[in-house]
Amino acid sequence: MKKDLVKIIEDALKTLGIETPPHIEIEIPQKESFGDMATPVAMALSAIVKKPPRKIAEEIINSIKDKTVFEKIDIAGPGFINFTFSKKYLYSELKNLIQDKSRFLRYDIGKDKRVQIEFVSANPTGPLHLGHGRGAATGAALSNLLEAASYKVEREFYINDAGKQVKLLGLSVFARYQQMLGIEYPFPEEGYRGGYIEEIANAIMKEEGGKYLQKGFDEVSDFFTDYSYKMMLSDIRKDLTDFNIIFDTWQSERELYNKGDVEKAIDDLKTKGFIYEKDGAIWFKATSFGDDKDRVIIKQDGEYTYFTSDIAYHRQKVEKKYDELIDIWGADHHGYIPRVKAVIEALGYPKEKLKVLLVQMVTLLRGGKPVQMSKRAGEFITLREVIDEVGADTTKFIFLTRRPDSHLEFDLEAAKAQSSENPVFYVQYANARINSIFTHAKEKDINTDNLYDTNLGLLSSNEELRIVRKLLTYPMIFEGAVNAHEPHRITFYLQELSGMFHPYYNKYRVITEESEMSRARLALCEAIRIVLLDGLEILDVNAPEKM
RNA sequence: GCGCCUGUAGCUCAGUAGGACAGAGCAACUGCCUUCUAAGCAGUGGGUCAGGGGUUCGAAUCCCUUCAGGCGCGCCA
Repeated sequence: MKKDLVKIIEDALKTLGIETPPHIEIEIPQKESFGDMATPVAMALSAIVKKPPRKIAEEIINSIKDKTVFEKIDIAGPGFINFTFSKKYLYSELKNLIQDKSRFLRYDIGKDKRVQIEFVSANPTGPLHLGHGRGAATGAALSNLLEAASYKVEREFYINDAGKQVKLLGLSVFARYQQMLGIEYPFPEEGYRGGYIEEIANAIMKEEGGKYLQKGFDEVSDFFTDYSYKMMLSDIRKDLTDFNIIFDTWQSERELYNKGDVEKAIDDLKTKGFIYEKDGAIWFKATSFGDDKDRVIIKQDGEYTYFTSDIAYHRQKVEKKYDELIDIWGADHHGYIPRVKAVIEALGYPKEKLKVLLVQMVTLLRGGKPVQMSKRAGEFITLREVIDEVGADTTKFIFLTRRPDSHLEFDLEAAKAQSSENPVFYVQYANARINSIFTHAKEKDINTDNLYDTNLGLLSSNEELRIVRKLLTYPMIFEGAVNAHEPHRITFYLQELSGMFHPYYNKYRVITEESEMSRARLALCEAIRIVLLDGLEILDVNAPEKM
């Protein structure tokens, strides 16, 4: 629909001899009385052509050769051109939608470009919390969205299984283990204190018994560390699976060390001249690429920093020939962006190659009061607990009805209390009702095949035409969401579409004695279902047939 | 002190590359189930878009500034 219109306007401008602007803006007017689509292009051109906007608008309209797809074209306000499509055009577009949804629903925006999206990447030192859930929902939806727009998407989870934190996890488990055997082993100051530490210690006890009693941690640290983080990681995988989030690749940080990638990365930067020594440490010259400080990559004690393996990690990403790299991080890591981008530039790639999408913090509330969470004391609500309490679909939908950069207040009580009036159910319910209509149609022996081949012209009520128009704007919403990397636009659209279906359902009966009318309305329902299912699939939200 | 994000209806949030009288859901109040699922529908009220300047034909949207909240400024990860 939009493509057709853009073409028409371009042609008109060509006839007028006006140079076509790079982006012809088409918008869906807020008011339905302003027509189906509008363009402010005449106003934008006013300064260039040096004519009043309304005059230009008039000329554009006069230069449109074929006006049959329009019912009317108006000039409004300061110089908007408002287009109202003819019913005939709307019906033919609706028919296309039902007949060939795969072609109609979306544009080939990605053109098979390769994109890697890295998200969640939680340290395997504890269970996933709500913030990870938000990153997971956002990353999965963005991946699906881009994939639907014919990008080749790879979803990656980066496992921080090297370094101090996992070792500390191992030590925490070791300490609990010793304590369980009655030894007064000092618990590490910064250790992990959650209940899951005991669970791991228990698991070890069950499998290995007390054979590590009285051993020094140094002797058994590899065993405890590996056992602990692997168990954590498998919990994380399970949580993600239950949250319906799938990853294509799991990249291990250890592997980067073991394969020598970290050293290679350092050598590479050294050759390029961005490495130097100072105060007994080795530094990367991040300031040469806009970071405020140079960054240590090998400490005085000879250990690498977290950043060092991240250099290797991003080097590997950049060299894998993706057309686009997207990292989804919690907003608390925003200060980290300049140094990673500095690495990319230092390696000789444009820093635009990497896009970092920040997902803002989630505040967990219960009945309007903040839930105290202290990582230190091991008191925090996990993603699993939230899913168990309010459901995966509801949780995801709440995440996806917000912009990623808005701070999110997640109220457990509200999410639960609203469960019967929650927006996600509203959308799912629309789909369930449509399924129910189709079941009913079968009982009445109404043919539900080839619904595109019906007299769609019978869909002439205001409600029906509004729905048709809404359906036809879906590709535009989709395109906007893809380009902006904003899956939440789909969420809002689905709510609006459902908000048109339910009143319609209430006012009109689809299955009646008039079989031709019944089939026309079934066709409309089918179109709504197609779009709802498409949107829900992108959001990774289930669409139950019955509710 | 510096940097990033946010401030829109009582609450939670949208507002599409500045555009047409500011939107939705919840909550509140009033009605609607012998007819395809009432997790639904119909109706009512509710806003100096944090404050102040500026740019523009036009600003919730861009710039400056003040205030408020969150987050970050390690040889931690």
